Amino acid sequence: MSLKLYNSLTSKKEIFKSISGKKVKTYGCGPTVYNSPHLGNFRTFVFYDLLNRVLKMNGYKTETAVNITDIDDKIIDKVNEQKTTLKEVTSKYELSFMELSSSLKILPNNYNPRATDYVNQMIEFIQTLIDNDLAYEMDGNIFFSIEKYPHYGKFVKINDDLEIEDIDLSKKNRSDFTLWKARKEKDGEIFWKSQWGEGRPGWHTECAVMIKTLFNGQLDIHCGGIDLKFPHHENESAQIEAIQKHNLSNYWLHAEHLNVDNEKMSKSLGNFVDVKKLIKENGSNIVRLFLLSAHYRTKVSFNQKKIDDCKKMINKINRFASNIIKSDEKINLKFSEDHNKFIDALNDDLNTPEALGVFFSFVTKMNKKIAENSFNDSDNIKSFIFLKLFNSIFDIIDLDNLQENEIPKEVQDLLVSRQEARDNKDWKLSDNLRDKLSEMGWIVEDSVDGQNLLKKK
RNA sequence: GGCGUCGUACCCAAGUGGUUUAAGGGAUCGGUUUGCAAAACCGCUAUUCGUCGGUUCGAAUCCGACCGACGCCUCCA
Repeated sequence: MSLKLYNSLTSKKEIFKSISGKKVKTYGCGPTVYNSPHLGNFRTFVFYDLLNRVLKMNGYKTETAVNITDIDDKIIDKVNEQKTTLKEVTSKYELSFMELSSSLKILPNNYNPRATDYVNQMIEFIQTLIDNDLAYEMDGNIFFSIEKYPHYGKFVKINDDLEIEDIDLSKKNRSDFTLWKARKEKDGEIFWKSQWGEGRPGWHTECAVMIKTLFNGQLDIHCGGIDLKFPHHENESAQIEAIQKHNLSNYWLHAEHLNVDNEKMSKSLGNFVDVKKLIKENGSNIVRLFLLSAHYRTKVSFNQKKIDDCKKMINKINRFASNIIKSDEKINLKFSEDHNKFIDALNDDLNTPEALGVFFSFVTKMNKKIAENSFNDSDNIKSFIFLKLFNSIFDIIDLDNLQENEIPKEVQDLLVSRQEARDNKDWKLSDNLRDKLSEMGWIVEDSVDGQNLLKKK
């Protein structure tokens, strides 16, 4: 099955066609670095990573960018509040974003452009818009004029019956948006010089110009959180498509929100979950699985019960994986029907819950064979391939250490003693030794074949 | 007010016209196995998909109304 993606431009699933062969260019709107990103933010960032991984699975060579918004009102507020510098604030939270991304196993992007590194290009770009009569100046601010751009409204139906009630006289049209903001007193030292005076670029222009510079204004896929669809993405594409002949992006993908108690998780509501803390308490694999266990276009509520459920799921996978012997990867890399079902699910608009279902059905099928003692070499290879395939997307199990080959001497000795106790039917000693091993971080289970040792994860 | 998304078992969550008398995970209960425990396996748990109508040979899936939740329209992943 070929890759299908839900395109916000058409509100339909479409077969993905790249602009040039096996190369795909993607851009995702990244964090505004005035604070550490919360779990809701990371739902979106993990979604970008999912897309990247699924594209790779389909043999595409991806060129990805996730920007760092380091010019923004909230950052300026923080700078004033803490009486510090812009760089001081932004570098701190940029680092936090990068560290958390990496601990959640988000594959590195090709670019993480910072708005501050593209201000000259932004000024140039805004001037081009003015020269083409698409933008106008008012009190040192530059606005994009939507009247001059007939295609405005690709994401949202615009109702134009409200202009009478609009008292804001600082711009011509209610929907005109800022390309350049004139310097205000509270901006302090945060400003850039331009032909229109001191000021700074507007958010929509930042993204547009970074895409223009890095990708020549042409993307295969543009992603973002659902809240950015309008007006951010509308404005971003309007200004750039007003002066270039081709689309800014052929596909636009939007991730739904993470809710807490039925409300959007946000910093302003104060209901956000601290990712760092959550990872520390549960491990990054569980957090990753939680974020991937619902489809990216559905609303998800956060609660501890779901995290606990994910923990159990991972335990189940790890237990299964501990039965699998690593195979030579070069032989027999053929996918069977089970593998293909998994791939098909992901190719159907990144349907991770369905893919998980396929994977767990396979696990149960193989566990049954193991229980019945009919699990053979071919099943092992199949399982190993599936684990590898599964991990290439979900990335939540440690495949390099399928078997614990380094068992400490102390643990080995205890196992020997326990076996002796068991041979003597000394159940009390056997149980004591089991408790002792448990305290040391090892789970021992008895089966017909003897003791099985598992390291606690 | 305008635009949009969603409502599936005890909880989570796929499915969006017939292969589904609804995947998968968690939970409960019962069973197999076991000295015990754990794990694993098997079985039970939605004749039903917010409600009411309509279209159709056939609908959870399409259409309409209503109820409920959420989001965007101002910064926001």
